[in-house]
Amino acid sequence: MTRKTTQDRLLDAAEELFAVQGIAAVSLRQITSEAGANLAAVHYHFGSKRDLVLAVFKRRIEPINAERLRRLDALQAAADAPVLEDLLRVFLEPALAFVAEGPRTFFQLVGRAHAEPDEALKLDLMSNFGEVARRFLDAFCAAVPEVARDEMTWRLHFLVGSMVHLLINEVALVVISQGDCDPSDPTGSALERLVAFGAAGLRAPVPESVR
Amino acid sequence: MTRKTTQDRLLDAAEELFAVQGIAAVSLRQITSEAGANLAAVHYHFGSKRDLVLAVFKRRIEPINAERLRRLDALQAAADAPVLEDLLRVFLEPALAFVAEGPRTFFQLVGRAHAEPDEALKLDLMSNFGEVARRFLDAFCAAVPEVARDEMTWRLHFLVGSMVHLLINEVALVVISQGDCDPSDPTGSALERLVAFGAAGLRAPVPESVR
DNA sequence: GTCTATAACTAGATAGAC
DNA sequence: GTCTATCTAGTTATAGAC
Repeated sequence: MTRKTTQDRLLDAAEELFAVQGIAAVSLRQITSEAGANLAAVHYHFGSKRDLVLAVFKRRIEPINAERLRRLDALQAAADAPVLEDLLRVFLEPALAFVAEGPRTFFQLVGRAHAEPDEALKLDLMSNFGEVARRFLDAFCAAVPEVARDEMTWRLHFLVGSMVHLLINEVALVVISQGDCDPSDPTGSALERLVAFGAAGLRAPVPESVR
Repeated sequence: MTRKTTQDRLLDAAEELFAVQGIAAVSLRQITSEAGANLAAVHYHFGSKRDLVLAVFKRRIEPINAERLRRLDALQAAADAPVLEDLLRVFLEPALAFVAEGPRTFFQLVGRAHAEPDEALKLDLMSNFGEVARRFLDAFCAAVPEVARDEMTWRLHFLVGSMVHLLINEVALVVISQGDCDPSDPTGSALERLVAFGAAGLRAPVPESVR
């Protein structure tokens, strides 16, 4: 087994540290020290801290959106208009499942990235999400023909908000439940709970006031 | 008209800058310069940057939660079990309305705070949200008796996620809609859209798998 | 590719004059 | 309460040896 390259070790260390402490709070010294590399290695391999941040996101996000599309293809091959709940699982699971399997920390980081002030970073993050959003919007609209596409777009936005919040804010759930909910199993019950909540939300009758 | 105190000017400047650039990215020098105050004034009035941050949040959050409870009292005085949609408006509006009336930036900041790595700050932020959450959970459960309280707690969590996401991520909505949605009117149509989405989600049948 | 050394700068915090 | 001046410690980034 060959040892990981310096580049990979830097990406691993940065991902972990960014997730725990937030991007701005982590210094290159912490990253290189954690990765067992030299301070100058970041600039040699990535050019700057900002480019390292972009590389950290790119490495994970592309496979996940690819997985979403792959599963969506499979679902649509099996049935012309898949039911909404199945579509939601296909959309949410590649994200939530990763929390359990892979580096759990990365999804805290994705959540954090959504709140970053750096608009260019967010746009970059969503560079290949545009395709995913379009495909899923089409499928949601086919599954719920009573809801117009622009209304469905708002609802997808709300859904993404619920998902992101679930990924970062364990604390909030503990506080509002006063200890009754265990948020540490987001792959298990949380997925099904969010599917039920989201499906009902996407199917909701469109109110008069916004028609 | 008396001029605002240095304390207030510092709070105003910090709020604005934190909202636009993120908390970690703003220096005390920027804040004091914007407020027309001296660098040392922050330490004199607040003690440290962290204490200034806490003061910025405290000034706004307490009145909003108070308003939520005041309206909830009024609603419950008029009807024993108010309908879910009215409860949602009472919960969401004091937050969303502020975006239009008051300092619009503050709610970007609230959104950002939800993604902060500083757990102590988040707990402090939610110090008086516990009471609000309990009261609204009771009311939601009374309006939708089929859903158990712990399930309703998860759903309130999802709802808060949608609300927060709406407050910070205008960019995301523009990207996924490819320009079809105008996110710049969060008080108007967005409130009613989110009420419809959230009400349906809170009322969703509880799936077998989580019962 | 990896290292040391250091440049160039910025941060939060504080002492002490007024 | 407000100022200047400064301390200490941290940051990113780079030049140049190996």
